[in-house]
Amino acid sequence: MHMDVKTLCLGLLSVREACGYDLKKTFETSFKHFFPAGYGSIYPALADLATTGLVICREIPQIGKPDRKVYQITEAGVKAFIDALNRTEPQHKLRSEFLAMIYFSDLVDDSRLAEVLDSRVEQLRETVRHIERQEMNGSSSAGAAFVAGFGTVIAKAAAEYIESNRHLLTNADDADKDVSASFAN
Amino acid sequence: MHMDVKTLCLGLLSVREACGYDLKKTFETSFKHFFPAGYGSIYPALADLATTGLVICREIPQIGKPDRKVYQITEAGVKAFIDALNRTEPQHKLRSEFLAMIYFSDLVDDSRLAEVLDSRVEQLRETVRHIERQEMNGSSSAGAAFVAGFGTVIAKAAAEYIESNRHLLTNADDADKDVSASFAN
DNA sequence: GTTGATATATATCAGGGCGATTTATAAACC
DNA sequence: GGTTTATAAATCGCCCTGATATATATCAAC
Repeated sequence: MHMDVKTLCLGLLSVREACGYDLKKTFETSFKHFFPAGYGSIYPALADLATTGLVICREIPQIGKPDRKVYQITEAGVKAFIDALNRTEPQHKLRSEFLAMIYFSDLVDDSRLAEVLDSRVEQLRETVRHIERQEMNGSSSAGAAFVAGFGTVIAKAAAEYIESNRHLLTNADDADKDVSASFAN
Repeated sequence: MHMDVKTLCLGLLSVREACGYDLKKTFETSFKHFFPAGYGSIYPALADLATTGLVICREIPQIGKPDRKVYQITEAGVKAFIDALNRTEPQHKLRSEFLAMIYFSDLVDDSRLAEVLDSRVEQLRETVRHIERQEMNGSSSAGAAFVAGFGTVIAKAAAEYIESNRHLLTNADDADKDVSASFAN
């Protein structure tokens, strides 16, 4: 068993019915920082859930827009979701090109390295803002609040670590700068 | 451009020549906590690097064991790797079934939830031990040390957050336990 | 002394996910 | 008037993951 995109769609549909587009927005607002998913995962997942009878699909024609395919969870779907929650050994996977690049940072020149570090810190700050904005809109469950708190704590810790330790990465070339800086005082 | 498994293999081969099996071990010891990779990624990556001339392959016959295919980086390979380091906007992606499950924790019973949280905390502690064990064997570059430090700091922060906030997730059913506990005193 | 586990080494395959792109239309903005 | 943003669906190639297969050798346990 896996907690894959299919299972998470099922979980969201257990809260309320939705179309693929709606689910994508929910992934963006609520899951972005720990479980991102795109249309390329969501639409096939919904099609699959429909063929296995865990959800049913109503096509609602609209004027000027594509038909809305509203997916509604079935009893079997609810059971399958509860089952997944109880039978899955949940994974937690990080795949960081950022850290991989830092690992080889002695082959990267300092200006470029500074850009990458600045950019990463800014992304982390943006993640914190994103979560806090989202939490302000209240009415989140205990689980949602826990996950949001986790996100902010980790993002802040990561940003702080980078800022506190980035000086360890600057190459010998920068010794010049430090020297001239101390002369300037 | 991506910092994918192929690029990381190239990076490791820029340090020293190796066969696929060796690279897998390096991924296990050094990259496990931020960029895991299996044989299913590594062997195809090496085959691809060889066909594009970024590495060359020598087949070394061995007695009683399969032939060792030792891959050696070429000049073009070194250039391609430096290029990748300088041209890639590095990503940093988390995919946490664990947090997804917590998000829906109101549908999980408390004993099961406790198991999942305990298990996650233990995994984080193990990650810290793994990194520290690895760092004890000294002689790591500035980049490697930075990445190791990052790993331990984040893992510790995550474990601490979980321990400090898990009480927020226990369902109302547990009120019984608390009450009986206070009566027992 | 044979069984079972671990290590060495390569390789493939199904299933899944990622990112980019396509197709339409309408509203809002500049 | 032209561009961007929003609504809505869907596909496609590439990559990755995890499992499995194939051999052989050693080493500990029973």
